[in-house]
Amino acid sequence: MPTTDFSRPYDPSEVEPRWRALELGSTWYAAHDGGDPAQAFSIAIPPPNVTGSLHMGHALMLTIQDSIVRHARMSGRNTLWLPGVDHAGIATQIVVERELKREGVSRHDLGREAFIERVWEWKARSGGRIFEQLKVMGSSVDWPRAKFTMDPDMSRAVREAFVRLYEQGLIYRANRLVNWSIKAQTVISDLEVEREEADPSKPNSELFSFAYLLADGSGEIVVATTRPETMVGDTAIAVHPDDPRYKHLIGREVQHPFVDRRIPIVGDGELADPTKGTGAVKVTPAHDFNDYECGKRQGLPMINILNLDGTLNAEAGRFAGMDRFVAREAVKAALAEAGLARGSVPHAIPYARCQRTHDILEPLLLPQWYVSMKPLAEPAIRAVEEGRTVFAPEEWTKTFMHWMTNIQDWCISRQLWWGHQVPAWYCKGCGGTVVSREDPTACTACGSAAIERDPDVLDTWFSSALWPFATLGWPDATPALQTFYPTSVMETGFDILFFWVARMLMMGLHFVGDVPFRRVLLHGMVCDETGSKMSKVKGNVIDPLDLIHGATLQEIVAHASGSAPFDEGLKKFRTAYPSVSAMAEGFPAFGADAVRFYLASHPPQSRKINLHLSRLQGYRDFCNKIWNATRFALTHIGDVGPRTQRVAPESDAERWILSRLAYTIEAANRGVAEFRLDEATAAIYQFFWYELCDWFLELCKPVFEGGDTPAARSHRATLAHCLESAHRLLHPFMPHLSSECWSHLPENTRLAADGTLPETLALAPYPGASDATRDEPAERRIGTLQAVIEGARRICAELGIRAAGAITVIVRTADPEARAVLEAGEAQVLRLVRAKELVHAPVTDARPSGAAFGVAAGVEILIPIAGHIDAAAQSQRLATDIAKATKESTGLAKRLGNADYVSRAPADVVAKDRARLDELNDKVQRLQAAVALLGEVAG
RNA sequence: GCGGGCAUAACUCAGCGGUAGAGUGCGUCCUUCACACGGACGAAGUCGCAGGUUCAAAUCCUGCUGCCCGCACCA
Repeated sequence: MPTTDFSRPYDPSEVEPRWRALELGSTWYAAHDGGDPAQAFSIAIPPPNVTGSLHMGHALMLTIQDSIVRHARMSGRNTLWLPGVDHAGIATQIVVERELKREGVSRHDLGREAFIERVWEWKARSGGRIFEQLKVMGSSVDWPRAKFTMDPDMSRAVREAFVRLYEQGLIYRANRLVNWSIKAQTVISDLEVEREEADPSKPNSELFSFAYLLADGSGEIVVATTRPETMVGDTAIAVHPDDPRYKHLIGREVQHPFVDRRIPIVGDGELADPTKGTGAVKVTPAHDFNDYECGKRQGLPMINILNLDGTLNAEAGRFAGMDRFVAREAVKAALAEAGLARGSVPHAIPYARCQRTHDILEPLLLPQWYVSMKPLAEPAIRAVEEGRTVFAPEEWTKTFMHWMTNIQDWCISRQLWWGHQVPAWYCKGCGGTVVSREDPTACTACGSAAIERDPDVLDTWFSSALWPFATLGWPDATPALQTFYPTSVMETGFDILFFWVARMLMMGLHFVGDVPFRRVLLHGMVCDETGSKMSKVKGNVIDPLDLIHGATLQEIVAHASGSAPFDEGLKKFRTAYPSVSAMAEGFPAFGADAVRFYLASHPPQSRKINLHLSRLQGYRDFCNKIWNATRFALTHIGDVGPRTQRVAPESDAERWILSRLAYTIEAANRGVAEFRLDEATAAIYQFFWYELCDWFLELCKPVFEGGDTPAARSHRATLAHCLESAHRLLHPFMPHLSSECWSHLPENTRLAADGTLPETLALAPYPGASDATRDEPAERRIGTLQAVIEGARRICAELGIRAAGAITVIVRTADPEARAVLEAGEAQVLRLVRAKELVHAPVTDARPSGAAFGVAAGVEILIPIAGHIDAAAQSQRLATDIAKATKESTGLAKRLGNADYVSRAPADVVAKDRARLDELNDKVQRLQAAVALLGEVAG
């Protein structure tokens, strides 16, 4: 058993690493293949990039998943949380190329094979970082099953999937216009295109107009463009067929000024918009998506003018060899020189950029591999319609459906070296294509040995789409696949709903014949305090490890804004986190548990989680509270008997706390089941702090001080049980702290129902209905006790009565139950009000003058303070109380006076109102009597 | 342009038919023997605006206003 000096305050940096080490040396989180699949529970982790390091988004995802997973495990499910990383094609290649650049070589100097070897080397060296960081969060994954998308078995699955889809005609190669990233030197899919917002008030470009001369010299036609350099690839000018300005020109030709080409004027109602520009538009089918469609409609030639490096090719004539942006200026100058320029105006356009490199994409005509999506989408749509996969929050269903029904074919080939190489070979002999599970040595069609493999690799998302089943051994029908597929839950950020979730769903249905997951939980994005997305540019990035371990201001700012100067970074940081004024010393070590509890406390429908450090601090305080309450309780519960021998609770206080526990258990289980971790954590927080600590512990104190009585023994057993249950409730959210505290509890309290001692809290049963029962009468009686204590405290606070331990509290009530409660709880009342004596007086007695007065739960509370009473203050607070009660009772009376209400509203609602009205009237009457008495004294 | 979401206390957010809740913050008090990363008490909200449905609306419906996010946006 771990030991510690149990010092205060709670120090997560001492406890958490110790538990991490214990977990890693254990087999606690090992799932077993086989058994009843209905008892299995599994989540496939969304694999982070090997290149990545932990960010707040990961922390959120790990928190949610681990909480759900630990809850399932404690609930007796055969639980698998399978970890892994993906190879992140572009990102990884960029990282390694950057490293090579520092050594003065390029990947082309190295050659493909050596480069790939180099990436593996890099992966062996730095690829494990993200796993280490996962461990810091307390993630209870099954480490021996960890997968990497480039592992041999995973690669085999990818190849199998590709070949099958090809054989089924669902993968094909086509020469189409694609998005080319010059910086990344690869094609990307349409989903990876990032569109800048075009703000007309902030032009980011210019609209340049120039004239084409009609070939017969009879005039000119003016077109406008934001990309003048593309005019060397123009193969038509389109006008609207109904446009009176140009109608007559359709069918005629213009002479290209720079290349030897005549181009036609065509009528195209889809492309040309008479209200835009001059109404005439140049058509460059090989370099613009709209023009491409027009080109296909009109049967225009498609002339590629670009090299892959962004320079213009031979088709560009005198502009050949120039970079696209250099050529743009050159073309403009040349047009001006030729007298064809017709002016320019500032213009705002939505640049299409590469999501990863952010360079402006070039539409380019290139042969690529595609997956035909429509046939795959249909079963997925049906699965969601039929509820075989359910989204949470459910609003995402609509978004999902909208995208799925308008789905486009997926371009899956990438011009990279790092990744799964396309298993296609082209025959130089017959021109055929061989797609094969095994590397072929000859063309299957003509037998020629002159075959060459397609150099491209597959989109990383293609392998990710196979993740939930490939990680379980597919294409083999392994025991793991049979036990854990379909997985129970897919939990990830809503931003990759299309990239990943939709594609997994389609592939799972297609290859395994069932959905890959039963439920999908989509979480939001962690933002800074002001709601801005975290980015180094904004200087508002917070490294979760800094929150967990603590960090100096220098470290925080360095992580927030990268390489920016400290002062500048600090300024940005303070802007992003305005409430953090006392940040001069940096972050304290909040600990992983506090970070987790904080992240879990947000409802899933929040699209943004604004990082509020003060709230995080509140949860660190909560950790400290748990620690100290446990420490204190342990001094009293050291010798409790086994839970199975626990006698029935002796007092209302015990029945009350057990009832509250029962309610909390219900709320916690419901919260997890419904993916409302915010409700589960709130219920546990409420129970532990306000009910267990503020009330029950305090109610216990006078009992414990009375020596080893039967009452004390009973209270000790109840306290032990509640505390032990509370740690079990807490465990999915705060694994380290709860495990540590639980390990210190007496063995007897930790025994499972069958009498055995669980090896650790993570393997103990999650609290359920058998752990505590609701007790409404006890709740009502303790409610009375609390109301009287609070009423007395309020009188003292408001009248400034400070005589600690010296006051007498007189209570008067005609209600026998209330009287019994107060008699039984006398010691508690005295302690919690800090009074020296509690006197029960008959309601029929004349009220003593010179006593502070209040009414709570139908009980009159009198605190005699003759000679010290501040008549003005007393009278004022009585007046306030009367006003408050009268206002409420007037409203109630009015409503009860409404015949429609009384006849139509449910009887219990009306009865409740009547009772409340009676209580209020009674209260007002008593308060008024007190005012009268005050008047007598004053007069 | 199409679709979706959000507007509740100073801040961050719950509640989604029975006359407002939490955390933080704020004010007053407390060196009470688990915890000042604590305790007690308190102040604080026309629940975006305007209509409608209902005995009853922050909660359901319609419209408006203001933010946010997808998709499509070409010269």
